[in-house]
Amino acid sequence: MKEIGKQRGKPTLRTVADATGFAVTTVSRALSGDPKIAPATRQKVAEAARRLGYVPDRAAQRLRTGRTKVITLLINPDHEFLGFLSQIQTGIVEALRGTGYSVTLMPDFIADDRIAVIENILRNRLADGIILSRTECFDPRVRLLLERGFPFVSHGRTEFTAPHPYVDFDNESFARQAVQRLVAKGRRRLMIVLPEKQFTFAQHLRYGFLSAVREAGVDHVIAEDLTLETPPGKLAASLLEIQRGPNPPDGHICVGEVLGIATLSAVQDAGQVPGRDMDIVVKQASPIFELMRPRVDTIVEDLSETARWLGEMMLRRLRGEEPDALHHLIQPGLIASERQLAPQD
Amino acid sequence: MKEIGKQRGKPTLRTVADATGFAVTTVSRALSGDPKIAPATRQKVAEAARRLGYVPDRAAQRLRTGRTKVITLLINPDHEFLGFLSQIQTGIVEALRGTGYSVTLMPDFIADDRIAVIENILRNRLADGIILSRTECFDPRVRLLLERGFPFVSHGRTEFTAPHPYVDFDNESFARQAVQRLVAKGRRRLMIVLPEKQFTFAQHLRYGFLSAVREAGVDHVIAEDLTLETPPGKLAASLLEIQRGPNPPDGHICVGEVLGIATLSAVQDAGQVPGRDMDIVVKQASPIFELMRPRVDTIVEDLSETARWLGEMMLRRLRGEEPDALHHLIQPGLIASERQLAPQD
DNA sequence: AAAGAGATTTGCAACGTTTCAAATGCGCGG
DNA sequence: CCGCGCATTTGAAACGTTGCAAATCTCTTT
Repeated sequence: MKEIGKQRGKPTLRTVADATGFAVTTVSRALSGDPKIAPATRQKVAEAARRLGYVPDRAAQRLRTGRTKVITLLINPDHEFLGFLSQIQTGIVEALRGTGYSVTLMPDFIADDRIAVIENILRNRLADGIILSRTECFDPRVRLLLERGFPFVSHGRTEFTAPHPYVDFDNESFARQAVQRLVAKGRRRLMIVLPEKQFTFAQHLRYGFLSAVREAGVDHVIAEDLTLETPPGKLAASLLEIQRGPNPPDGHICVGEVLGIATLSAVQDAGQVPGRDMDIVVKQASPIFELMRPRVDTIVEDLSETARWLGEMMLRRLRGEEPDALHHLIQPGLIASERQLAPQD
Repeated sequence: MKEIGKQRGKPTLRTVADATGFAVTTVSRALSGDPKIAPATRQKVAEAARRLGYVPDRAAQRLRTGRTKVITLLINPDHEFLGFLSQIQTGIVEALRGTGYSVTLMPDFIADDRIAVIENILRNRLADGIILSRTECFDPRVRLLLERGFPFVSHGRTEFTAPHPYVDFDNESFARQAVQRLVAKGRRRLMIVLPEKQFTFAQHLRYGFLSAVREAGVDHVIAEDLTLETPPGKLAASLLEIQRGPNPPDGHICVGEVLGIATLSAVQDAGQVPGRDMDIVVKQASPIFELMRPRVDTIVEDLSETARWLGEMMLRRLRGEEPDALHHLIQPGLIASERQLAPQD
């Protein structure tokens, strides 16, 4: 009954080895499922490990193998959805459950040196993989990660020629559908506020919007001086001005919930009634729009599904799959948000 | 010019030692600011380390010292605020910036075995400290952590006699202020929906609400069969029923934004006009209520400040401060949300 | 019966750090 | 000039794991 362990004598490979009579190496390989180990041995070792409550020491494994069992999520507070982080993280954590991977957070604030954060992760080997969002067309973060050959998955596409794993929402299709819905309601002058143009999804939205309005032969407005990133208060004020001005749009496509609410308030402040004088389609990712009055048309972006894919892609990349196949496009509105929320009417 | 390093020959203590001519031990101590090392030496070592781009290896430090430099945040998807996780995390990450600590996420879903998650963190030494939220009066997680003497900070108080670090919002004061505002507007029958009663803040809210309505001598309703955790759709439906029923409340206190929106829609569906027929006070933590129409009265809970305190408390606890002093109560509404959002009227 | 082939198991070293105890150099009083 | 104490530096060991190469065992085969 010897105890040398420095704290609380917690079981180590050594402990299990002593208990079973095998060597430390054997125990290690038995537990890692090495086929060179006799089945009987593996059995015995597994039993002893369980009985003793042995759990491999993460720090030691990491030191030895260089693998951290950590995935870093770059987080950014500026998001067009209210529950963005919450849903994304919950989904990723779920996808990773049981794999031994854990998720760590790193800030990715635009004001900071975002490259430095990543350099730091690479240099210190702080993670085995990175998940990032708000992807730009020629995202410097993606460029760096591609150069270094470091595993990552982006939420959003880029325009680099080299393929890399990504999960994205089909914003082009979203914009088309939104236009079609408004046109079907008889709206003839549609407006959209786009994200800042360096973001890839701004291009997809613009393209989808423009081709759909042309196809439908309706008028359109793109507010070039407003973006999704404009502070909501200013957004609402500008929209109010537009709505009160000459020839205001009679259909709004809102690429996010905050913008949706801002638009709704601007329209109402301008004395118009949504659903009668004009219509709004909102990209929705949380249940709140189900509760809003007046009710507006929404198209769902399923962030939970997005996040599960992000986690899944990350795992597959870490397992060595080539990036070429690790793509997934989330389709708009396929998942009825009514699942989560019984509408009362 | 020897290179034994297994990957990319990244600099180690050994590298710096060879470069300066000192022993590894000396370099280690010089870098950690040990006073037994001659100032000149420290100088030289620091210079060389910087020049070579030396960064201590986390895994090795962790293996040797048992310290992980990691703080685990237990996350829970069920929250009464829309941007809860986002604000909390951003704040914590900010508070920890530059300290070398990183934040990892662990699920804390009610359906799961929440204790097992914590046991796992303790057993595997996965973190140096834990931050948890949605605290219950006799929270089993807190009980366990207290027993084991593991550093943690809770967002919310408990009713254990042993002191522990916490940051909390003054919900009692919030409830009182909300009542006072409604009473000042002439409302005489106030309703509140409380969180499930195992949560500590449910007690604070109840007490604040009850004592304030008694003081003011007005009527009150506590919906015993509804809670903050009720699915929003059902919440809205029940509220509609109440609002349409006999003797409906003419003042609502909404402890969260989703509930606020649900209440607003129920009231409107019942044909009443907020601000004229009745009034609503909402606990607000994101800018969205500034944009909502009709406008309702809000009292702000500053989650960013909360999070900065959580991070700060955690650091102080890890530095060895006693838990007795590590308390902070966030006061309602002190921070004008107008800072973030220019109102347009 | 010896040798060889295959199946298992094993000892040792190493990953990069910190800590302990011991060694070294230096100046100074005896 | 010797030895003592102080300031500074050092070597060795250890944290728990995995990979390599070698050792051992068990059967077959000749």
